[in-house]
Amino acid sequence: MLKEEAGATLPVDSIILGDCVAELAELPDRSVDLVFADPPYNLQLQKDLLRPNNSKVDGVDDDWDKFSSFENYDQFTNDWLAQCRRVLKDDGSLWVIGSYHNIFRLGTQLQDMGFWILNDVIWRKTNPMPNFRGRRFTNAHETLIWAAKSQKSRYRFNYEAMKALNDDLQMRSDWLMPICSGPERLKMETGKKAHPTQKPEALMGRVILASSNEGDVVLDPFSGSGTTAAAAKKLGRHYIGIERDPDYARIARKRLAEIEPLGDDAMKVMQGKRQEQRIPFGSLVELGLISPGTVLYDHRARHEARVRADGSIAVKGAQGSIHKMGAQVQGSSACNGWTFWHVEKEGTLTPIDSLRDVARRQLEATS
Amino acid sequence: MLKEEAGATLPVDSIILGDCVAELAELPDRSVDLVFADPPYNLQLQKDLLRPNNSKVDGVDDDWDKFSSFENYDQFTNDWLAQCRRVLKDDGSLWVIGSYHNIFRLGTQLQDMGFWILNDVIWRKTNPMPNFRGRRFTNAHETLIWAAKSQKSRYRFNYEAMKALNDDLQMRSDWLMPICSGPERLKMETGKKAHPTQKPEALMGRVILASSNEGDVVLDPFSGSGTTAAAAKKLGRHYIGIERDPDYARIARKRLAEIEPLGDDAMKVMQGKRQEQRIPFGSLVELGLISPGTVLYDHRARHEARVRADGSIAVKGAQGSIHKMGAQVQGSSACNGWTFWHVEKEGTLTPIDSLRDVARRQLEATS
DNA sequence: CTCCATCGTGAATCGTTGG
DNA sequence: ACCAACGATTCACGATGGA
Repeated sequence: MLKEEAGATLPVDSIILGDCVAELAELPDRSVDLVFADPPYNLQLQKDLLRPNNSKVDGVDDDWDKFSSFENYDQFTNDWLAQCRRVLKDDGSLWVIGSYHNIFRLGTQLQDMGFWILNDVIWRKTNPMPNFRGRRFTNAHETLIWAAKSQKSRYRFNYEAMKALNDDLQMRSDWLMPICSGPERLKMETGKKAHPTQKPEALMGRVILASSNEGDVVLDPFSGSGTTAAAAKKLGRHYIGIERDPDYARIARKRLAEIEPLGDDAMKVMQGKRQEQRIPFGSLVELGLISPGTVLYDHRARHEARVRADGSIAVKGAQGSIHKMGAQVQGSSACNGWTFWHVEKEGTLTPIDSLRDVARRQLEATS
Repeated sequence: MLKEEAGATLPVDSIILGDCVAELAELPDRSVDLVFADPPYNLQLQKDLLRPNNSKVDGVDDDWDKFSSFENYDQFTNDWLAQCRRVLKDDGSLWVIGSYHNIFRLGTQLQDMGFWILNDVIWRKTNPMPNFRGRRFTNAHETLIWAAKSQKSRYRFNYEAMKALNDDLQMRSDWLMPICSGPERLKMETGKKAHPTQKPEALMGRVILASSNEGDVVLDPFSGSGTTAAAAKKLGRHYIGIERDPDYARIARKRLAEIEPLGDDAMKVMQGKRQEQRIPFGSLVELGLISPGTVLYDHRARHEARVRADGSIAVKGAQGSIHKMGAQVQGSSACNGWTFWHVEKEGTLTPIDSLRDVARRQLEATS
């Protein structure tokens, strides 16, 4: 489909096969309402990573993610961002997604090019890959940056729609969503994943619903498996995807052919997860509800444990969680530490579970 | 207090009044274990960017003021980061915290200076300020970057302590914590808040607990109300704070004088196997905990091995270490023989790893 | 059919020590 | 410097298959 825009034609509702910088150059100035870009992350993986069971992690080792230096990556970023900026309408806005490997470089370049950052948004994964070697924190999120073309831009933000998606509370900058897996994950005939980094449609869906209107043109310069285009089509937006790899482009086109526009109601079935309310014992310590050094007792004060700064407890030289140590002193295999252990308050013993309610109220986040 | 470090003295456990770059220059090379920095967002920059801008809306070419402001901020960042890098021990690590206004510039500079990013960590606020005008998402988080001095650095990470804080699950990169308010928030005599951006002590507490050991030196070049120093003192670390504003420095010193370090037992955290004394398998045989000739099994008794007098084991004619043979029978390249091989005890299979604890205690008692 | 145990897998910058 | 050996380490889901 071709759409008339400021005298030039726009190849909307198509996946263009080609290098994004070259293909972007063919598009007219100020013709696109929204850009979503998921560029290569420049992961710089050093060697194979084994799981504890010695199986190999199928990491991203594709050629398209190889850059020889930060300088090289910055040049690449500058090239495609400059083109995106040119084709973006003055009141349009742009999203990029990345991890700590590349997101700081993307953000810096956006600012240097005159983009006006509106929010950084955190995609919190419900089911990230663990850190197998126990050397860092679980890398459980990715970062999106939402930016207007300039400070004076009258960008679109569908505040009420976002609020409605969040039980009538303002949508926050942290979004909780599962990674793309199960039936949504596109597979080859062999059963292998079709694309190494396919994003969940719910993520793009929220982005598109938040920052564009029906009939707008959404551009994705790194289209990949076509998730942005798919979400756009479902939500009644026009899409332009650019993809260098013929296989990915073919997969995306096939995917798009099977999609019916659904309207904004589609979001209701794509929704993110409701905030979970797990309260670890460590939070009670950090919140100051229990000080390190406090003595815990079982309900008849036959056993004693001492709370430590990391939320572990110590019993006669042994150490562990409230659950493990509760089980150990009883000689049983499992124990609910929340009901087993008590603190002394005004002469009586109270289960630490009662403090958890206090913690829950203090930690009530509205995402 | 002065601490001798590589021939120069380190003014530990004090808040230094002065400009951070100048004062950092006085500290010796490679003398600090951990840096935590909460740099200003640069109000100058904010002011410039908010100034009405009469350049054309579609300026791919940047407004000069804007560019020079970012440049100024980058120069400032470079100055203090370079000093921090110099005083940081080779195996130390550094944290910075910021928002989307400055965090991308901080991250880019860290990478350009050779720091090796370990994680970006999201502080999710339970009680953020709402977006009053409904033009953006509620800015509900801040970003921390944790970086080692170099890729080769053997940085500290108290994995087990972090796991303990999170109810025996790996600590993730998203941390949920309230902002600093209530009694923790320092007030002036007038009741006004003493510092505009006082961070919660729980946040610094987790940072310090995660990436330093007792007795380490923690440096905060933008000390402010002294939260980093307070958390460090409480957790038995030495602190050095640098603060330019005499009022803030005074408040921080007063605050620190009232803080008592936690007791020795309360300060202890979970120790992992990595910290424990190494016991070769041969010691178990020598100590008589396993007799030569004992049969070892994998956990489902699919493989058998026989222990030999020299601490090697034999499987079907082949022989070698518990690790080598474990790998061999599984057809994998590596194996932890301690958890792979089991002995039969009262009808059940127990990992030989449990015997290692016994050996460790026996060897400790006799040494 | 259900239920349960097992297995596979996801954008990952994922060792240390002694010879 | 390099190399070999030691040995530490995983969470949430979906798919699969046997009982």
